[in-house]
Amino acid sequence: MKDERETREKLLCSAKKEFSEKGFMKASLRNICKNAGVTTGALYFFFKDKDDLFVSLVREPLARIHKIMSEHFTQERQMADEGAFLTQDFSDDYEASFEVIHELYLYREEFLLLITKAQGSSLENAVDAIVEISDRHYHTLAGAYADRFPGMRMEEETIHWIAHMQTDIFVYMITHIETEDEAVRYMKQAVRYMVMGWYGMFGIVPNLPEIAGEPKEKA
Amino acid sequence: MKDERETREKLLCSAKKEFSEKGFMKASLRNICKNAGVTTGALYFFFKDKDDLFVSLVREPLARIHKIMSEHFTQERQMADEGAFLTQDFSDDYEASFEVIHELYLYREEFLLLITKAQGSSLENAVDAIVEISDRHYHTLAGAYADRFPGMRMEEETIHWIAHMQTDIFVYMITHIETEDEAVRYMKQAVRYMVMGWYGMFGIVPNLPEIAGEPKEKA
Amino acid sequence: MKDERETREKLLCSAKKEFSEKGFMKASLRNICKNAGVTTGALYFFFKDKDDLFVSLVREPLARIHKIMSEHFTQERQMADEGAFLTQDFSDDYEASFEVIHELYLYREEFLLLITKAQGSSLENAVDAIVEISDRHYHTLAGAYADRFPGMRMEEETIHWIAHMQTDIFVYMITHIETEDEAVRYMKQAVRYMVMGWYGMFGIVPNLPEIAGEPKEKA
Amino acid sequence: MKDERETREKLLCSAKKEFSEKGFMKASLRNICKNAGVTTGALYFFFKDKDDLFVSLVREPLARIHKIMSEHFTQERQMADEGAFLTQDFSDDYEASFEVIHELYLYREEFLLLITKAQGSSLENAVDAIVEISDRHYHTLAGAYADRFPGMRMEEETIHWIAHMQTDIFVYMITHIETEDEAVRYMKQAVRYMVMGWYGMFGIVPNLPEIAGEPKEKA
DNA sequence: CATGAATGAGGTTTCATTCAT
DNA sequence: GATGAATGAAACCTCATTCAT
Repeated sequence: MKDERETREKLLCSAKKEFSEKGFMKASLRNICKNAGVTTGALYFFFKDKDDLFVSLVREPLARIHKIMSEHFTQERQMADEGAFLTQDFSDDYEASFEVIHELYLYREEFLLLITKAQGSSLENAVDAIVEISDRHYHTLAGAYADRFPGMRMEEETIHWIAHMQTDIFVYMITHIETEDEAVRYMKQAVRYMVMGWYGMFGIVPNLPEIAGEPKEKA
Repeated sequence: MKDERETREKLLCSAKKEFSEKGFMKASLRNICKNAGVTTGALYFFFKDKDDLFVSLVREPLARIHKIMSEHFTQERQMADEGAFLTQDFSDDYEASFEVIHELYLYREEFLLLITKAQGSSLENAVDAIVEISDRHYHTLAGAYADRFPGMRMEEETIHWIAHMQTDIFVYMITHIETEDEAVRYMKQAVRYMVMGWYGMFGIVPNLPEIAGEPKEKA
Repeated sequence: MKDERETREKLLCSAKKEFSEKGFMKASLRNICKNAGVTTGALYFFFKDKDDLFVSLVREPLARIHKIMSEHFTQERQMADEGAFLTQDFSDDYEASFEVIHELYLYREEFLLLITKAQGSSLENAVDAIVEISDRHYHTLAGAYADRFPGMRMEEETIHWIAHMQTDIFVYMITHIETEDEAVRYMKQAVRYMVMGWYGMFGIVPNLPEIAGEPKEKA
Repeated sequence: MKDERETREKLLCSAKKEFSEKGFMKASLRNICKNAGVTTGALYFFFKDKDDLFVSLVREPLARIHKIMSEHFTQERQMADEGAFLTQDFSDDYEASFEVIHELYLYREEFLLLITKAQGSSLENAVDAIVEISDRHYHTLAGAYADRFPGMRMEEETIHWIAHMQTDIFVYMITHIETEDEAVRYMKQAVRYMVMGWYGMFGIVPNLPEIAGEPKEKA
């Protein structure tokens, strides 16, 4: 039937609006149903509870980010295992960034929901979870670096901080920059900033090339 | 009387606990009163409403941060007006940072409340407000720099980003680092990181000295 | 379903009792629900709030009075426009009175609520509103009379007073007289009294006929 | 001490304002105390409870009305006992009316409180009590008339109605007419109206004289 | 005289959720 | 699939009043 899909869709749409305006906790299911032109019972046919409704809005986009991160990290670790450490132009990092950005702006509303309106839901710590994933990755990666370049041993806290800052940069981006184009420009600067800061912490002054890397065209 | 002070204090203490555990919105005034061994009416003798109770917990510490920032910013602008731009060792910045850190760790519980548990209260945007203050300050300051060093003209968005990142560094610190001592060490690194990143954005490589500046002893 | 209607009805019944006993303000919704054998939530399914519950009890009867008044007044003004002023036997006035009385006694409990128990509700001035409607009508009507009989020009305050007294007569009736039959007898006297008083104010002594007019039989 | 009196007076003043604005029930003692610049405890030194505070505002003026009525009624009954029934010009009635009016306008604010804002207090039926007093008086008086003029026997309900209407006339006056002067003019009309109506009920057409009677000058 | 802290019951309302139909 | 009545707990808050000081 067409109606099934329509009802569910209407509920999701109405929910997105309500959650965006009031946040998870203050959002009223009654309101959501009313604005969707549907009764409360209908909502509970499609969704287990308030949390499930919220999660349904952001689950898929969030999963895609996790997937991109996972792939990028796996690749980075493989390269480290193979002894290939720093590419000259950070092109891989740029590329992964642009991919993430593209995804984030494709579902910007949903990510804004997740980042700024999730308090009270089961996903209220989704951003922290991402930080933790980064954290673990950089921990592993830093181990590989340290084996090879003993001078670059990093403290746990520093790794954690890096993971945090990196995530914050994306959070800042999505909450403050409206369009993907501007976001890409911003990210180029931010990466430059971070890399410089990064090397600065080891007293190294890199030969930072002209900023390279353009986002790939997406379908 | 002793009882007066005690009741109010007990309420504040109980409230701090409840807000910390559940956040502003989910916190229950009934619970707070019960745990304080007091009736609901008593609470409303001392506090106007739930929001007032929450605000009473963080008002004073927050005001002190605002004061320190205000003084530091005023001084910075005066120096810029007098033509003194960069001190060789960033000692002023360090000093101000340490002062802020000291305050933050003196009332760490309260600031954690303010930063992570205020959603739904009138102070839910207190951190944003601080960003905005920084933003306006750096905007003014950047104008002074640009007049003197035309190459250092910054875009509005960059200024906003700097203000944000700087604030985020403190937020990260207070939420992740337990003691003032560790925080000071962290801040030294972070300032180094930021300064490097900062200059990197203009293609300048400063002669960063050994990290200097120790926090002044507080009474 | 049967239950739907029953619950709403039980609530209205219980509410009528509670409002009658305690008045709008002192009435307790908790009590109303308890006596209706229903939870508080159920009340709020059927009624927006306390005021809506009260208004729901008297809205319909009140509207019917307004309708009867409106029709009677319209007719009176039409007759005045056509030059027909005083019918010999006041039969129209009697008839309208009896119609109003019938309605008032059909829903006597509700009108008692409205007149004596509405303080604090949105209908606390319902009687004043009726006075005002009468007031405007007699103002218009008096203008027509004055055009025709210059000696009968009335002051604004007199008109206002007439409107008030007329309303008070009905208020007195419904609050003091138990049955419609007695009310009809009372009204015949009252109308006679008022008409006499009325003419007395202009120094006219009418040939008041034997009291005529009997209430029409209602279906 | 001066302060004693002042505090009590300030409380009464503040209470009058609050009761006038919100009515007895909605009035808040807290508010009254706050506006009087006094604490709750102080109020309870001077007044037993909320009701006592309200009653204290209107007790004295109300007592004076009761006294005037009582004296007038006593005199009327004495005259009836002595066989003197109708004075030619109703001058006694006029005189008593003007006396009452004078009193009512001397404490108009208090009477407005009593008439329109007393719901919920022990004086919420003060007007009804006055009606009842009138009622009993006219009942007695009517008995005397009926003994003498058998045609003028009145029904209980008619007497009750007369008592009511007479009271309503004063209620209307005080709630709608601003000054004593206007009230006196109004009362002359109203008495004429009532007397005419009154005789009309018995089929008598009196020789109503030119309206006589002027209020006595009060100190 | 007056303070002001504290009581404790009660108020209306909102909410996510369930379930018989 | 969807309705909508009903639950029941809990929410914040206000109030008149009391009493030790």
